[in-house]
Amino acid sequence: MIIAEVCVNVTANRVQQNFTYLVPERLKFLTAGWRVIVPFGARTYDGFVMNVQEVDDATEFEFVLKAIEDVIDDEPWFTPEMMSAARWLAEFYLCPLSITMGLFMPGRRGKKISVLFERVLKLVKTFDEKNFKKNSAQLRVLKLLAERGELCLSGQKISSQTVKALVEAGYVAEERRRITRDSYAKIKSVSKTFELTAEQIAAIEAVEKFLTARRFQGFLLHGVTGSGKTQVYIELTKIARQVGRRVIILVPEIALTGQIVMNFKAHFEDVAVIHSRLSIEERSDAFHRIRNGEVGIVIGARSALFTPIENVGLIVVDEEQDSSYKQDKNPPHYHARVVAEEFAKFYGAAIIFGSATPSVENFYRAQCGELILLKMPRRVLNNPLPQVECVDMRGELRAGNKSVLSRALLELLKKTLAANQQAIILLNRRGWSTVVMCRSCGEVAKCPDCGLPMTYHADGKLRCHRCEVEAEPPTICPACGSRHIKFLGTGTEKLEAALKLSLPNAKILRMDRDSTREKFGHKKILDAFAAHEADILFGTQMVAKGHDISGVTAVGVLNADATLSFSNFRVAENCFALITQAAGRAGRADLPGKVIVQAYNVDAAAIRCGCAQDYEKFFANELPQRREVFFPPFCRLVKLIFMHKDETKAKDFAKKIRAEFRTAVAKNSSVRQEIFGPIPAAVANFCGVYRFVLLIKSEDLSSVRNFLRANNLHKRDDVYIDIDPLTTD
DNA sequence: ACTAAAGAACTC
DNA sequence: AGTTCTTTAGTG
Repeated sequence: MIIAEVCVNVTANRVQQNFTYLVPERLKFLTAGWRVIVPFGARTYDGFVMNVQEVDDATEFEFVLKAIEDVIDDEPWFTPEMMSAARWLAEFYLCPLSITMGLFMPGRRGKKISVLFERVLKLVKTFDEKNFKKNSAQLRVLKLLAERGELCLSGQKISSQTVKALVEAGYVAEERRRITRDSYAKIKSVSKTFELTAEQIAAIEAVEKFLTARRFQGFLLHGVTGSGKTQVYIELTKIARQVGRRVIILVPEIALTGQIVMNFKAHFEDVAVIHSRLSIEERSDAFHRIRNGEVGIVIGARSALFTPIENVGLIVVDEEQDSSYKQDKNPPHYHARVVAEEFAKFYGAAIIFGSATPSVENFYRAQCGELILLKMPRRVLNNPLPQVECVDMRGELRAGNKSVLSRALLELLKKTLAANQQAIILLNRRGWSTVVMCRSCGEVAKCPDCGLPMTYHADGKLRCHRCEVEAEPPTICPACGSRHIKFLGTGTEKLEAALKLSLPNAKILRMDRDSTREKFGHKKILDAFAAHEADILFGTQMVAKGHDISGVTAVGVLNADATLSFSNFRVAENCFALITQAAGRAGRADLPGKVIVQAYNVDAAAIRCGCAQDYEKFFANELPQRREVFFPPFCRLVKLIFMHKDETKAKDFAKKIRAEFRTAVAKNSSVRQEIFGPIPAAVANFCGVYRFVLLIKSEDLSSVRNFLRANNLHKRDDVYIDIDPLTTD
């Protein structure tokens, strides 16, 4: 008899093993990779066949085998590569295989997704016009066919009788052809070809060797803003395609796919776009094209890693420092940077991490020789880097300027508008006021669910930016009854009002999460700005990312040091990166750029180095500090959050695990391993559930993983495991 | 002594 | 996850 190992698609941490099913006679064609329907307990689920084998009829099992009920698709869904990748992910991130297998499907549930067809007519026999004098409709179709070779029926106003008659008379053949839904199909290509710089050529040659040798190697492409990194990706993609291999291009955010797709479509036809905001149907069609080998280049956000692509020769991780590569919301909490590298090893592919402001982790690895460092310190066409000035906002206050705009920035904006050039202003907080506070007792309006201070919006509502909870702003303080409620801090909406007041004639465009809600909202705003329909584009960090608009000569960064007050070991790195990325939007074409950075703490290293746009100086300053406090890149982090309605239960269990770790792991280890906590999580109480954090720092991730597994922490629903977390609370 | 609620075990 | 069996807490 034939039996199958099936990974049942129940998303529960406790179910971490596969189940054995009988393969009925009518499904004996089943192989590993098929999606099936199986009975499981009292219900039926979708499941994934991981293995099929023939066993002796007399083989006995400890349980009564049930039979697989049906198949979902008409071919195996998972390739062997997808299955081994899913196995690796489940092992690395300690989560059920069903969840990592789910990454490789267009939707969470395994189900058949509708397929669209079109009816296409082809001319198969020559015709004589004289024979169709009475049948003008038929003649019209034949003439169209003679002209175009083939004809798609939809929208052509051709009756089915006409078609039927022509087919029966043997003039025309009809076929069904699958249509691909692709909202990026209409994107126009833009080709900006410059002569390659010496540095670009050097970078391309360095990677090319490994592409042709089909050997794994990691590269860090450290190129300043405007140094032409995309062109390097394109040239290397050409080489990879020439040697018959496929390419994956990752960008950190969905909104950045459009820009890079435009660039690539100028050189390549066989591009597919994958990200989570595509409809399931569209993603399914992209999967189909990739599976069929119609696609040589997959571009997209982190989920673009999880397609049926084969024979990959090059993976690009653009803006590799970006924290959006980390999946934070639902498990597996993977980091696309880590996963991409593992996949590259598997394929014997080259992987390029590209950035103007590399992650400290990867720059350190480049210093150690683990990654090959490729430097592009100059902009294309010898364009100069923008000139950056830092303004101390304490000085502005002393001089009596209470506006959010410093005098220097206002001056720069006026000059820019007078010269009919464009400006970008970055303020990384959306909404109107960032804090609503009682002036009598200091009470701050906080989210009832998670405790984060709520933001006041121009529509008169308080909103929590973490969980989207809405509330009415208080008129009297709920704590002390005072009427002195103040709206403090500046968000993009208040900035909008300030700009309208100071520059009444300027045409301005706001870009933040609120103004980009609709599909392609991003693109609409950027397109309008690129067409110079507005003078000033202002908003949250999305204004600083990835676009290339030649009319921009001025950039302002407001509250540049706002994030530095957070207690996160990465704040300096993120602050430096944001300033540098924002500054890099200025002066990308032939006009020179000017940048004003506004801050209170102007002496912070991240601000000084950011204004100097000096990455290596920043890195040289940051690295010893990381070594001192034993943080990445000197260790790996694992964050555990213990959740329970009972505060002491959560805390006590965490303490027990801490003690266990210290006796079982830290003491017997030859490398440095430490555990801290329990401390209340950043969201200390979410909807009535208390949350405590244990933080593990280790030079040996696999021993930590073994420890977690030995204690069955991965099978619990009240423990959240995060390998390589972004934050430590 | 009885019932409701929380926990644990199980699913091929 | 959803279901069922087992243990514990709560009640008068």
